Amino acid sequence: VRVIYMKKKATTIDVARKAGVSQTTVSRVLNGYSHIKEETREAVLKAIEELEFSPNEIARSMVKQKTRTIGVILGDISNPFYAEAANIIITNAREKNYDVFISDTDYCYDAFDKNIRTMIGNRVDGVLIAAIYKKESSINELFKYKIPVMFFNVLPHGKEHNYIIANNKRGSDLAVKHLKDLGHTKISMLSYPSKYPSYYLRYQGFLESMKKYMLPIDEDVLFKGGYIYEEIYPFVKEALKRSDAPTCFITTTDQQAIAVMDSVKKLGFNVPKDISIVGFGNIELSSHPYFELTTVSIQKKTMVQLALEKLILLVEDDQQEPIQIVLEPELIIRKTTSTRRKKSI
Amino acid sequence: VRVIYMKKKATTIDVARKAGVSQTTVSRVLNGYSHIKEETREAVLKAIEELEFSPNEIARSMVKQKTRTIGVILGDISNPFYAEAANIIITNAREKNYDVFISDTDYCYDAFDKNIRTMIGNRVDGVLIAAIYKKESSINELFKYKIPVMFFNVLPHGKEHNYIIANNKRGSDLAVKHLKDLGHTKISMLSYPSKYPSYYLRYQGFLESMKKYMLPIDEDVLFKGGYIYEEIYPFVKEALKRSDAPTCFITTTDQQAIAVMDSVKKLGFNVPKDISIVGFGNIELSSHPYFELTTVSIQKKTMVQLALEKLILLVEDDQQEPIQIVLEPELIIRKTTSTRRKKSI
DNA sequence: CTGTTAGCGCGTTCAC
DNA sequence: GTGAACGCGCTAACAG
Repeated sequence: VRVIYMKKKATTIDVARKAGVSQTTVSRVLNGYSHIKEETREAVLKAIEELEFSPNEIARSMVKQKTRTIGVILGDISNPFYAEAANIIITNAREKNYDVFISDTDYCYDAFDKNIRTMIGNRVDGVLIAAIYKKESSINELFKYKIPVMFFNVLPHGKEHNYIIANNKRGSDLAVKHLKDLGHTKISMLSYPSKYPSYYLRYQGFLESMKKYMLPIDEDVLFKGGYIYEEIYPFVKEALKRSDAPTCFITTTDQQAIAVMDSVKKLGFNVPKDISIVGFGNIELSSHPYFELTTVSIQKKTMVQLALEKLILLVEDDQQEPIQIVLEPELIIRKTTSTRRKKSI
Repeated sequence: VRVIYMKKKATTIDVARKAGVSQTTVSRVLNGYSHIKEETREAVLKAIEELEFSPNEIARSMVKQKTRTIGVILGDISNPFYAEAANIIITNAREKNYDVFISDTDYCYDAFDKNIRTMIGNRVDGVLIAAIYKKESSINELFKYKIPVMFFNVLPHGKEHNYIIANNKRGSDLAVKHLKDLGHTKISMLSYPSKYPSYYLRYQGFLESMKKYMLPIDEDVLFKGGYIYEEIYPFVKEALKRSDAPTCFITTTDQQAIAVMDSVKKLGFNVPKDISIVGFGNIELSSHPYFELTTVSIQKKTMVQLALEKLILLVEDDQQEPIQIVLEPELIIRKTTSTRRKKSI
């Protein structure tokens, strides 16, 4: 194959020369300016075609001082929650003619910090954030530069932020009430309070609801950890060995619920006949025929779509009231919960 | 909260004025140029700090004619394969100081086309592609603009492309050989030839290996479809009803394998005692304690890392030979395969 | 070691 | 309707 040295990318000036007009006119055609004689417009269009001209968005961004790019900061894009969020954002942004600049922090503060700086450097028009860290200093950088920021799924400390989150406490309440209504009284909770503020709220909500319904909170069947099978199995085993074993489990995430289900089955119990399980999050996997998990949905799709939509509003109209939305969760009843069995296990 | 009108973002000129030097000097400090008097450097650094200056990457890209941005085109970022790929790319690119511009096509040609144009418009330095479509015209646009392109996991038609793919046929061979060595002779294949070229090759590889090992290919237990449980269950049911029922299944994707496993178990058989199953892809889920799937790994991580690395090479050194790498797959033996049981089912 | 000058490619006055 | 001139913020010659 011969190496063909291609001409450099054509510019508006090249197009102008070819069409025999000024560069300004080319720009006007490109931007759909109306008062142009039909024949000059056609000449310009023809030259654009022939030169394979593609407008340089970099230059355009520079002069317009707008990039039509939204930055998105996620925890870890290989986590299904964030991946689905990314998908929704990319699709919706494309419709509104915005580009999306995604970065994941891999739960590491340095990366988070670097991402923020990259976004500032690249002059994104706005930033969507779904992962925050204790040291939030670099978020302040965004505010310094007056870049609109919208949080979703996480609630930062300051009260003047824009955010869309789920009512996590209410979600736990739905789960507890559902189990109570099915006749369960001994409920085990798998919490994960240290991971994110939202997880902490699920835990808090659980405690509050248990009190509200006057159900006993048994510290011995309260798990505080992660979602790794190797941690969860021993906990479940111990819990079910007890004379006053729980008849059901509430978890902080669907991943935990799946691990619980696996453990329960491995220990020879039937779900939901012997043991009921309620997850939290309604990840895609939870509806898999293998699991059919009863779980609390946090309306992820609505949340993400709304977050993008509102951010674009902030970007395009700077004078806006802070946007603060709390979405109500919903209980998705599938096949892992049933009425409490009579005899204890 | 009072509305504070912030000064506009500082530029190198503002920094220069504040530090009492020329704008060029500021630029030199920014770029780590060496021959600068220590005290002027410090003065500049101080001014940068005080003005909260952040270099405008847009302007920098414009003059350097490089964006240090790699475009990535994926099928659907909420698919775990692509999500994991995205994660690897973002992480590795960050180390090399490149930004990543991700777009997913949602398997839709128009979106693919639009993504390519966006990438060209934004003047990415190179493009990584893991999803292609029959009408590839827009890929040619990239070539016109001399933008280096690296394919991974998919093999486009032209022979002069750069690509890194897995040896899919060899993967099927590993699966067939493994089952043959365990004593199986009646093997059912769940293919999905129409989806991607790589899936077609897995199917082809299966046929070739069966011939090579002189095993009978039974068209009646050859599934050609998707990975939806509702399609797979009836197939498995029919297959296992037969007098000469297969004793094992090979699938094109792990998702299919999981659906098969579920079906087999629902039909009252034990995996792997009664029926063996081999997946393809080694997605994260396949190692889940619930599944423990024996599967063919296509070395995704190596593939993705190498793709990025080689693309950056192409970007930074234009004169390069085409890069064409075929990775050898590996059989991951977990818990869904065992020796063929004696009595037929 | 540092400053001057000239663009990078485009949109935007302001004239005509 | 159209064009000339300017500037967005920065790097890259070329002087000194």
